[in-house]
Amino acid sequence: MDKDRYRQAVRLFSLLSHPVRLRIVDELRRGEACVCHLQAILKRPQPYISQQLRVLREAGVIEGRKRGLYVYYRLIDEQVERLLLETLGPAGEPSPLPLCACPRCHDEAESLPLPGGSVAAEVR
Amino acid sequence: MDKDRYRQAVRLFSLLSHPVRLRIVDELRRGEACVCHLQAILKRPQPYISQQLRVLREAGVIEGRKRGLYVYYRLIDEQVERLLLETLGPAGEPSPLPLCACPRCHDEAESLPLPGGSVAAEVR
DNA sequence: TCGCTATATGCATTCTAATGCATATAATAC
DNA sequence: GTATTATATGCATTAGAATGCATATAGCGA
Repeated sequence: MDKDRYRQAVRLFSLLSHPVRLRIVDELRRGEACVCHLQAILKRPQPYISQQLRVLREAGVIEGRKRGLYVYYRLIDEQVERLLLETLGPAGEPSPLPLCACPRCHDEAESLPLPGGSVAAEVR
Repeated sequence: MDKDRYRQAVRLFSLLSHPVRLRIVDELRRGEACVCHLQAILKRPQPYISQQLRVLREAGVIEGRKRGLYVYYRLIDEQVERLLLETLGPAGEPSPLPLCACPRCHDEAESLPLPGGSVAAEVR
């Protein structure tokens, strides 16, 4: 059906037509980020951030990876990435904020490659 | 200000996150079309179509050209064109509908190039 | 075990956009 | 002038998304 292409496009545009969600995906295309990080950047209450993350997660645009108490989200939709490139231009540098308390942001030791492969569950 | 880039993007995505508006711009990227044509394709009341056209017109995405009783709209925003290409793929053929009564659709004589350059006012 | 922290969920309320419809405007033909 | 047709506008109503907030869940450490 041709109608599905329209439906799909409308769904995508709707997701991105929201200021907070747009800023979230723009941040995530720069690299993984935990919820507290996004919270610090966007200066919104945590439940509010989590709700928008849920919308994006259920739409299959982002994915969360649990690591202890923290959940790290990342962008997994390549079409969204292209749409952001078209409208916002190339992705900027990831924003390291002192306001964020998570290990990744605080001590750079526990940084990216995650050495001792302990459990990392998907968020669903 | 960096915030303006976000605002601008949100505005664009909002315009396209509406099923009727999306179909209108998709139709218009295939070529000029009069209101009655869009009305025939989308099977919606004329005032409703005109309202959505106004939204798109005031956002600077489309432009209307008056020709007698009829108004022919066309897409003038290239970024929107690129976003449609990304999400919907290449533009299809213009849809000639027998349901539409305007001269352009009925008798092909009065077709595209518009010979005897009579007055054509912009719609604002 | 309990307490603390990060994140998630549920739900009520508030806004804004979508929709429907009556009517206005503009151009043509008579 | 009047009548007719295409399009536009204004406005009331409705629907759905956005927001706020109380509370639930999950993991860690003592």
